[in-house]
Amino acid sequence: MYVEEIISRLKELYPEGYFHINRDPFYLLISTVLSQRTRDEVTIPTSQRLFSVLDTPEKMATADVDEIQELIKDVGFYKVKSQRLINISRMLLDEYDGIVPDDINELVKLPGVGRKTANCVLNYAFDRDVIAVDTHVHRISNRMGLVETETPEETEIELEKVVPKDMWKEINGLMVLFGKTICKPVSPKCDKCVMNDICPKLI
DNA sequence: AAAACGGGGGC
DNA sequence: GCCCCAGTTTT
Repeated sequence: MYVEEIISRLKELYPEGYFHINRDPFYLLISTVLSQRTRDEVTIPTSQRLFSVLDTPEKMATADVDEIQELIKDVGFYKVKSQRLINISRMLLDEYDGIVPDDINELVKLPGVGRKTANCVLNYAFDRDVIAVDTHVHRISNRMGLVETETPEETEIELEKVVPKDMWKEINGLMVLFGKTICKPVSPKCDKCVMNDICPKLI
């Protein structure tokens, strides 16, 4: 089947999958918020710097906005994100006993947490069968003809119909790696792509 | 549906 | 100097 062939080739290409420094739910939640619209060459060192000082909801909830701003000033939207990190931590303490919830409907109530971020936390921290759809997953799924959709939300729904459930949690990491290096938004490296005998863009 | 938020890195 | 980046919120 087409989708299984694509995933099989991606796994061969990236046998180690997507690298995560730390799968602790709180770390993953915060670092994923920091990663929004920001390259991970920037967010990984920034997340580590932040957590070297503030590594729990208790510490982050009572920190000064100015201190957090200074710690994360390299990532995009750092001012609004600084306040959101405090508000996320306060909400975790007030409503979830300081524990990151294992539930999409609760996660998206946190400020600055949308469906993509919530699904990444479920995917990587809780090992849940979800498909976290970012721009890479959205673009590649459409390019390769797995879906025909306009929005990431639509893509998530349609992918769930096409992809076997035991492959859901592999999709995100594999397509992000593929999308950053080969199947790029502009100037994709089709001449060096292992998909170029099955990709509808080239047939 | 579209605009706004935003510093850093690649070219 | 210009364009894009592991999105979310607001208008």
